[in-house]
Amino acid sequence: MTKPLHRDDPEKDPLVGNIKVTREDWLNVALDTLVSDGMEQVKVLSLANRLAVSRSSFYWYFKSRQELLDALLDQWLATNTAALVASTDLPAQTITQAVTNVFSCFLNPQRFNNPLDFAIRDWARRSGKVRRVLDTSDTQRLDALTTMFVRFDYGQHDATARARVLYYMQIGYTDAELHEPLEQRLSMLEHYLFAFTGQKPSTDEIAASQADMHKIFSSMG
Amino acid sequence: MTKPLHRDDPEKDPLVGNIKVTREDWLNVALDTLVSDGMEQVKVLSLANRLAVSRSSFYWYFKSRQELLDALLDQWLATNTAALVASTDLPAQTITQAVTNVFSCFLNPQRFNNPLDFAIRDWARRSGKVRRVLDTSDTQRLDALTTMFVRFDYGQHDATARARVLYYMQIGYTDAELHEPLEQRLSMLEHYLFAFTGQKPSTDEIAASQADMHKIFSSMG
DNA sequence: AAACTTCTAGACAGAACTGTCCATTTCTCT
DNA sequence: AGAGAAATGGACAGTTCTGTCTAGAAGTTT
Repeated sequence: MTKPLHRDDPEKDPLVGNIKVTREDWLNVALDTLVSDGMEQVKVLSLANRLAVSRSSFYWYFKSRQELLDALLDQWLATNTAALVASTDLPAQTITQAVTNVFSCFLNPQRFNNPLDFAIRDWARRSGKVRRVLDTSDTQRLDALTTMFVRFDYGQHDATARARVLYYMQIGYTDAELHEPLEQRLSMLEHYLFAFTGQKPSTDEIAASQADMHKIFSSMG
Repeated sequence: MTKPLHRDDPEKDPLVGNIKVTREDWLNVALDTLVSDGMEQVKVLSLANRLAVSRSSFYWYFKSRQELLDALLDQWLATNTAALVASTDLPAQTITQAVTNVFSCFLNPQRFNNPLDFAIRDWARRSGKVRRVLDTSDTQRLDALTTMFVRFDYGQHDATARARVLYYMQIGYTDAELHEPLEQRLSMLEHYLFAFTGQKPSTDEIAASQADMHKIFSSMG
């Protein structure tokens, strides 16, 4: 699991009384399980085991398993879409630079949580409610990308098509989990940029874009 | 479920003896469940209920649930990838026409089963074995698409980039389940083709491409 | 220190699932 | 007709999950 449990986090107030975990701890472990194993594997028993806490204590914090799942959906709703939309609005001189900004967002796990996005997509295939929430988000994201292309003087239809190609390509790429080395991926960048924008990127732009990607990856380790 | 049970299918020999269902029936219902509800929902009990047959009879045809799941994976392996690879090899005068051929394949449920592909992708996120099988298929598909672009004189890198944009875009598009009206989708075709090929399609090519799509949809209802 | 609040553990009931065993049905072969 | 083969059904054991109920532990308030 990524975040430390509350009881292990020196930043937070120490737990007093008979308290072993917090509601937030349950949520963190649940989110981690959702991402790695899918929504169906988010089980009260497994979470309790991972927290080394009795299963029945869960029901102090949540009415039911369903309430936990709803909370997870809310958490997703408040993060990924906002980050992506923000990235389409970042200052950029050229469309190539703007597209690079969006790339950076997708590549940076601290801004856009790709595995979580897929866990939600899986889930949406089995729940009408989640499907509707996801559809709304997809529409927001595509609208933001379309607006970005329009800002750089693409026609409405062309902008819509390019927004979709960019967005869906990103989903598909991540979905296929192609684990290619960074260097190889960077060497393809020029061609991706051309395919997305329809304009040959300048040498400067390619270099700047590659530097951007490099920065993200070196800051991760 | 799509296919009728053996006992309800007038095409097939009537079942003799004490037989109510065949191994194929179990597989069909399982595949249908896999597609609509995901691999975790493929349960012997549910399948038996849908077949209106005792659960224990399952174990006459399959050693275990795992054997059934393995069979489902094999079935997928023998269909989707083959159809897509074949579509990249269809005769075409121009790259636009070739890309249209690939589009047609993806759009035609009788050639490429999209929901099944996603069910497999979901599954691959939870099983290393399935992940490896899927990776092999993805590589085969991308190689075939790259070869197609190379055949139309794209450079190796450019061809690889365009193969990926086309393939991943298709995955992402289907994943997002954007249910737009056919007419609207066809009106975007021109822009998609341009984004994918980097070349403006001629009016004739657009018309031919649209006619192709129309044919597929009208043959479905 | 007694009462109260907040959280946790363990026991229980009930549901759903997998896999095994064996008796039974129905057709085929001799 | 009787033996054998090909499925099927029902009972059983074992596991894993959800959710409830209640007693108890560890602080806080009065």
